[in-house]
Amino acid sequence: MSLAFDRHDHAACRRDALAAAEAVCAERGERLTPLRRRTLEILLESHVALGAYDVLARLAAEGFGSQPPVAYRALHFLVERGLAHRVEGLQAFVACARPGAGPHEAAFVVCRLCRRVAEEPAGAPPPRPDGFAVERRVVEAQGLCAACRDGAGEAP
Amino acid sequence: MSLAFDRHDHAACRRDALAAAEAVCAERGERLTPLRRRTLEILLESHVALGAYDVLARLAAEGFGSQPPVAYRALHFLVERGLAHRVEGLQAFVACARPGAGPHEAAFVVCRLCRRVAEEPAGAPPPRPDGFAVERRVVEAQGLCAACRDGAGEAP
DNA sequence: ACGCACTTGTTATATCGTAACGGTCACGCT
DNA sequence: AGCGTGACCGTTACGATATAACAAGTGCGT
Ligand SMILES: [Zn+2]
Ligand SMILES: [Zn+2]
Ligand SMILES: [Zn+2]
Ligand SMILES: [Zn+2]
Repeated sequence: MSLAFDRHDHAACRRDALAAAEAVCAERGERLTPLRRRTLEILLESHVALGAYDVLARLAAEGFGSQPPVAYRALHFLVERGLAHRVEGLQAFVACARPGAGPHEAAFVVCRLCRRVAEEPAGAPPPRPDGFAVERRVVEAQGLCAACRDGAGEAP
Repeated sequence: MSLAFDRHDHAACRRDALAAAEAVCAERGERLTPLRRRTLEILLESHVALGAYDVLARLAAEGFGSQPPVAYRALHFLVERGLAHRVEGLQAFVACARPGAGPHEAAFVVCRLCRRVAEEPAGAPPPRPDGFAVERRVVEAQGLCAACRDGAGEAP
């Protein structure tokens, strides 16, 4: 079952993710400030990946700063703590769908049309190093979700 | 053995890749024009990933056009035919290290310092939700190569 | 010669991301 | 109270990556 493309209790997604965020920050003595919390809430509205400038526009409309670093800083904060992920293939950000795991890697299934992103537990450890120190993995499958193949670009 | 990080006969890399490019184009009735060929040769100078603007600067210095579409079009041509790959994690391009395979997917091991890229055969297909039509996979491992861990940023 | 597909070039603009600096506020210390 | 200090947030300014739209040249079959 992949949250992004199946019916599910999304209110629970939001609730759990926010609770996990509070927990992660508390545990590490860091602050989930209003800006950071609101940024996470915006990402959590759906499983659709948002560009940094989309997030920024939302933040600015709510009285936060209107310049790029405002959004990027909050997004980086979330990404570093595993509360959100950057989807390289879209140059966009999604809320983490498996909160409470601490910083972690994951594989993503990404619809290039509706930009919904399903997060799967990171697959098999990809390529073999050889004296190579792997720091980060990017595993993404891009394509069309069932809804976008049928109805051509459903609302997420 | 991964070409990018081990000693090897790189002249053979270049030679084979160019021969493969000729073959692929001939077979498909397409033209490996001077611009496209030179673009491939530039990528083939090493296993280092180059940004589109790096390639563009090289092309411009040799009398080709100096505007971004010149480089992007040639790069897209090569990527679509599997003669080069885009490394998402770097937003950059490398020549394909396994020419003669036709268009294909691959996994990459990428040094974030020297930007060398080793191409491995694509790993196991990642999991996907029901009804999802995968069109493209991105599998990359980023980190530091042996040389960059020791000597801090060797020349590629 | 003519039409046509393709290639290359241009201008202009969109999109994504960061460096650098200043202001504010909370907190701990003297 | 007065004073660092550090985290956070805001700004300006810029850099890097990518595409849209259009014009002009090339090669080729008819
Ligand atoms: Zn959900
Ligand atoms: Zn979709
Ligand atoms: Zn080589
Ligand atoms: Zn390296």
